[in-house]
Amino acid sequence: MRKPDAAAPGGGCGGPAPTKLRKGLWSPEEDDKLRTYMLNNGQGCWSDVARNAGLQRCGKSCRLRWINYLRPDLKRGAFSPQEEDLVIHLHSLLGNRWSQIAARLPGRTDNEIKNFWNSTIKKRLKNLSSTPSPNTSSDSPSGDSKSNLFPTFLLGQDQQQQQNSIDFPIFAADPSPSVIALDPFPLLSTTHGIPFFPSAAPTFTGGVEMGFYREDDSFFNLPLLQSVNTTTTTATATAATGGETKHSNYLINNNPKMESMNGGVGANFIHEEFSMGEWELEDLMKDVPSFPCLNFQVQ
DNA sequence: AAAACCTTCAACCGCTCATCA
DNA sequence: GTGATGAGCGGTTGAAGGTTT
Repeated sequence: MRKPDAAAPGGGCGGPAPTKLRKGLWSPEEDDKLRTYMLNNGQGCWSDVARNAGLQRCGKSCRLRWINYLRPDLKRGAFSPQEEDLVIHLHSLLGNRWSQIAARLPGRTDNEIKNFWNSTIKKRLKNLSSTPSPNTSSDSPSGDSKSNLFPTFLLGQDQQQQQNSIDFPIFAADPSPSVIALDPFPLLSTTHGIPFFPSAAPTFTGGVEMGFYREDDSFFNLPLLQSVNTTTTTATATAATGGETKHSNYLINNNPKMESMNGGVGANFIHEEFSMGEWELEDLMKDVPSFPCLNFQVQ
């Protein structure tokens, strides 16, 4: 938070600043002006919004305030366990693409998710990686989702290996070396009665196919986010434009951005930092909004 | 009670990309 | 082709409030 700066010199938002522009925290009066203007006129050029609404703010600041705070469809308050799950899953898929993640979390902003990740989740990951055996019943006797989220979802490598004789190199986007995902949606599968069935097709070169059954019995395949043997890359699609090879759900070895990963794939893959490369994000994510139990309500 | 430390999160900054003249 | 401008994004900052010592 910044303290209100009523007479900050112009600038800081790029471009010329003909008049003094306020910086820092927004006052309730400013919020009122911006909200009223936006509701009456809708979004236009942000610098026009700032000017026409009578705000001594740069357009960039107005945009941020509207998107992160004043938008009527914003949810407020703590993240629900389902949202936490989804954030973690999406981050494993997308990395720090907060806007992409936010686009799939109704009522949440990229800034909010980013803050949530950097404060809450990162801390939890750090705790997990530094605690030898955190997944004890005494840690989370109540089944509170906030406390058991990672013990069920993300396990330290040692624990993971205890539970699985095979490697599970999936969702390994997070650079944290000791973190690996097992059940991407523990809450979906535990608190909502949706069984989670990793459909076992484990190979050391390709990992396993994972997913879960929706309530209508259709199986949702979680995108496979690890390097796979070229013999399994038939899912590769050739884009119409320029014959460029694009990737749907699978990586292929001829993706130069992934070659280094392929070299180290297998048992140690979970230590590799993941890059989305040039994937078709929409292909990758197309099923995400249809997750069950994500009928968020705007408060 | 007070100081020190920690956490949260609103807001800023700098950058990239798209559009337009 | 190029420069100006605006939108949007991710990283970072820093004040407020909470917690611990």
